[in-house]
Amino acid sequence: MGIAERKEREKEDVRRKILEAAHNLFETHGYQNVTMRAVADAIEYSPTTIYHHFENKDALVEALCFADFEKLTAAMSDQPLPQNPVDRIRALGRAYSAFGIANPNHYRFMFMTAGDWKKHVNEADTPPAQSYAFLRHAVVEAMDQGFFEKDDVDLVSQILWSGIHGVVSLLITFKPGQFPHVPPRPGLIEASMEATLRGFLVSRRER
Amino acid sequence: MGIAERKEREKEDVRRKILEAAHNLFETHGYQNVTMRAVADAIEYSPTTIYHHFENKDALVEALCFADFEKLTAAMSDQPLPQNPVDRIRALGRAYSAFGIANPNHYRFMFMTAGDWKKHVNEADTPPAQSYAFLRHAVVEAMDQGFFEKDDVDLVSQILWSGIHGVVSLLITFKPGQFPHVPPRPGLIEASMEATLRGFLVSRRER
DNA sequence: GGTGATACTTAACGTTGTTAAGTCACAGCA
DNA sequence: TGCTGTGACTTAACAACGTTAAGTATCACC
Repeated sequence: MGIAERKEREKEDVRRKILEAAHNLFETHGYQNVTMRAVADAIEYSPTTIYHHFENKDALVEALCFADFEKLTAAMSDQPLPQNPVDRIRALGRAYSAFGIANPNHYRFMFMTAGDWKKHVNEADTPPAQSYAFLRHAVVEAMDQGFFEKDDVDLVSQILWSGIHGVVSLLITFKPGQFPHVPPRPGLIEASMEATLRGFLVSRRER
Repeated sequence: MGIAERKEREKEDVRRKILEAAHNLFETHGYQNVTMRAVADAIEYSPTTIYHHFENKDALVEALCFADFEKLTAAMSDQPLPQNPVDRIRALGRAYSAFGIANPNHYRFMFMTAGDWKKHVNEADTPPAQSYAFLRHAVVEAMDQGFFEKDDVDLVSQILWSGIHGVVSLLITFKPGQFPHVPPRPGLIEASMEATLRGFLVSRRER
């Protein structure tokens, strides 16, 4: 039964080609400015072919983003993260923001665009829920080990997430010369993270 | 010369009608889902008429957002704001987030969409620069009066802004049931603001 | 050599933002 | 009063978009 497998492989190959071409095009031109025809041209297939592999444009971008997000969660869990939960939150934040800055158009679709596909985002095994779980786990430990004051775990996690998301999304939206009044200050990401963390740390007597 | 003025007034009237219809349509259906033809239908003119008043769709939405943003800055400066700079930052944050939650589609266009029109955003008299100036001024006072540690004023202002923006944009993007793992916690906006403020307050010995 | 499935293409549909060309009312001048 | 020009508005079209119905070609299998 090697034939069916070869066909399967060939089909998967086209699918991969589509994702690859779409990845490059979306990343350089942005989701809105890339047409299905352009993706089709890039892989030298007809536009209709894409619809045999993906339901529609949104489904294509969703697959693309989920694939890229899996890269992030993989990079997060592969490398040995700091044992200290607060340092781990820092490391997670840095990985998260680096991903956003490096893939602004994918980040925009994942976290800055309302979409029906987000309905499934809170199911435990989706990439976004997974990376949230990383953060949440670190927060739990930070509280258990006395670094953070005991509080609503999800509230604190959401505040930390929204803090870093705020910086990343502003940097993506406003190019350096377009910030109101003053360009983004160097070190904004780190400083924002530190400020938010300071607000939660229980050991405020030092310094 | 009353005739020319009447004509001027009539033209301004149509312009206002367009803005009004567009405001309602954009707000309920979102920027992407409202067509120029729909706006034209709503005011019972041909689509082409809109192009005699606005260069294109983006220019229309921009005018719309600037108008709404002026409402925000007006509401900010009209009401007597707290003298205490930290309380004033709280009040500004509340007004800002209330605006975003009440006008998600305009907020999205202003702060979550990259656009060439943002080139002019850092000129001093544009609405976004004005409202940033409000915040910045409060930060300056908070430092002068010893509430905040002395630091880079714009860095601190940008952190405060991005903090509240992070929460607002997440709430706009993810509907309550679509948050990863857990819906947004009640009081998230207030708690986020307080956490960030705590990170800057110099009087950390209390509590 | 015929048959059926499967991957892909051609050609079109309806919508979109936008614009060139034309119409029509009416103020201003003779 | 009748002509004329200006400017607001419309008609009709353009190219490009996402998407799909119908058709073609390839090839494993009987």
